[in-house]
Amino acid sequence: MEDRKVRVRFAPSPTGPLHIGGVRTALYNYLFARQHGGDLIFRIEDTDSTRFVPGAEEYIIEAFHWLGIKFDEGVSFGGEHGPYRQSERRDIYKKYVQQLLDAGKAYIAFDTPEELDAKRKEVENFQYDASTRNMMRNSLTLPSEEVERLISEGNQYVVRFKIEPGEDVHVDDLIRGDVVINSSILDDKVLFKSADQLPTYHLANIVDDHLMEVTHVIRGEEWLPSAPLHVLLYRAFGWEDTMPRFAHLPLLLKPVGNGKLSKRDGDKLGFPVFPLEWHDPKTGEVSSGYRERGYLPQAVCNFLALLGWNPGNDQELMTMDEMIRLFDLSKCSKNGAKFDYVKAAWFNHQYLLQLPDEAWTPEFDKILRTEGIVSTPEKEAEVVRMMKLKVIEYVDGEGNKKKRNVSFVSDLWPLCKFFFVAPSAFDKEDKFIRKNWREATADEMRKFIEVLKTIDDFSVEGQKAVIDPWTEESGIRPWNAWRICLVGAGQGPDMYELAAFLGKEETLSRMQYAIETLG
RNA sequence: GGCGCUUUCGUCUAGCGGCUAGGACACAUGCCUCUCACGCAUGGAACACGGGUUCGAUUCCCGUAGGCGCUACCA
Repeated sequence: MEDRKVRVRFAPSPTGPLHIGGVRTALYNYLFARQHGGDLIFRIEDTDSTRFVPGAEEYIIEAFHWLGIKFDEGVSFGGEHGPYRQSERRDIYKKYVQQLLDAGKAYIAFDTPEELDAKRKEVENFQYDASTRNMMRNSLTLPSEEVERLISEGNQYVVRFKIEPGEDVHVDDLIRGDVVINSSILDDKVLFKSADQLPTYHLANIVDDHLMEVTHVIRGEEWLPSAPLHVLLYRAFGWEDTMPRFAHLPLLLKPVGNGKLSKRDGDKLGFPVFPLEWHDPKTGEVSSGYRERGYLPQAVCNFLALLGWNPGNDQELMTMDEMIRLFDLSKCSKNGAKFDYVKAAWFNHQYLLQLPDEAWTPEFDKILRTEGIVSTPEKEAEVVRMMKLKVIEYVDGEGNKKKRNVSFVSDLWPLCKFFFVAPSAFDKEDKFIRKNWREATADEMRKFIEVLKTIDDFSVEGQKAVIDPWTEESGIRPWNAWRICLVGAGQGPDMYELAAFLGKEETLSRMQYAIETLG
């Protein structure tokens, strides 16, 4: 058992875009598999035919590709244990359901959903289990000829797991330790539906994990209550000796208020809850994605990894390789983590600053194109260089304007517009302009223009050689007013650099315009 | 309601019987400076509550309260 090769899986349902919590679960599985030199399997759990959403499967695959989470086998990746789409494994499940039926560990039930609903209304806290199954219409209460007849007449039925009551079932969880649940509180779970000839999650999950030789099940905490059921299922099949180890991860919670993270929270607070942008095929609704928002995949992985796990020291910035080396299920926290999207932005900021200039350029190029700016690669590279460490963004907070670091390349345009477009209007109420454009300023700028006109070499060095002595001599400190002329506000790079970028002609023309407009 | 999981600064967390309870995000202040930012420095800020166990509990046990999850012919 201990010498089995580590094999883990991520098995989403194709019911929509991949939730960010699912991404974290997949990431942990990936880190775990890599660390142990094992395999990561990608399985599609599409046993609920009514909830299938076209495009979801492709979306999920693309999302992992973007994130850099690689699978070793599974849907679209190949492998020896296929098929990896549960809807294509009907015959396999049927065989195992029959095995349980033959062993008397499961039974056939004919109660319709309507009958069950009625029962639930009639009896408070009704549960289909050892205490009630004798009152229901199933193969335990009906004569076998009657059962045969109902089936042959085409009546729909389900197969239920026959749970023996009164036993303490232990789940040895890698994160939570020994978890005990008494089998009496478990209901006789539906394992198979005749309507679509498909199993439910519980049965398919156990059969597939066994057949695919999965050694560790790392999944969300929402599965913890049904883990004892799964243990019982392994036992019923006689697979207890190769039963995977379980690890139930804490959930991702809303940033504010109570409850688990949902798509609504993202809409309300303005952050994505999906890795990629998603276009709902039914409603046409578009949900934003981390990729489109300007996040770097490494930043997303790094941030997500730390939501529920940490290496036990103060290190927060980690490459994927470092995370693979340091990851440890026993260091995962047990309680749910509120999703801190502000810190997510900080992570992205960190990765953005580390990024070489060339990597910024394609993104930046896109912005310029949408703004209709015609430029040259050299000029763009120059702007990226100047902007990289100097970007800020003013976003609307609740009520007041609030300053924030730029964390996304896509937010850059309002902050670097002046490189390409001359200021056309000046906000006289602006604090910076009020403070730095006084009565004497226009005259000073006129004098400054005369000085600039004498400069032939308009490079940074060339400007300094002339301007520095002049400021010394005249006592005029032109920079802030000059900034108003060229930028229109109190932001931007070093003035000499900016002037050099714009060139002598453009610099002088902007100054002329500002003097005329501001007076 | 029942069952299970969980509880350290506003948030993510370190801590695995004895610590001035550490870090990061956010916030505030200062420094740097031709602006904004970056960077650097400093600061405020937490062991849910009540019982035990112990020489000693943030740490172990039991309650209470709060939070979360499950309770489908969904996963």
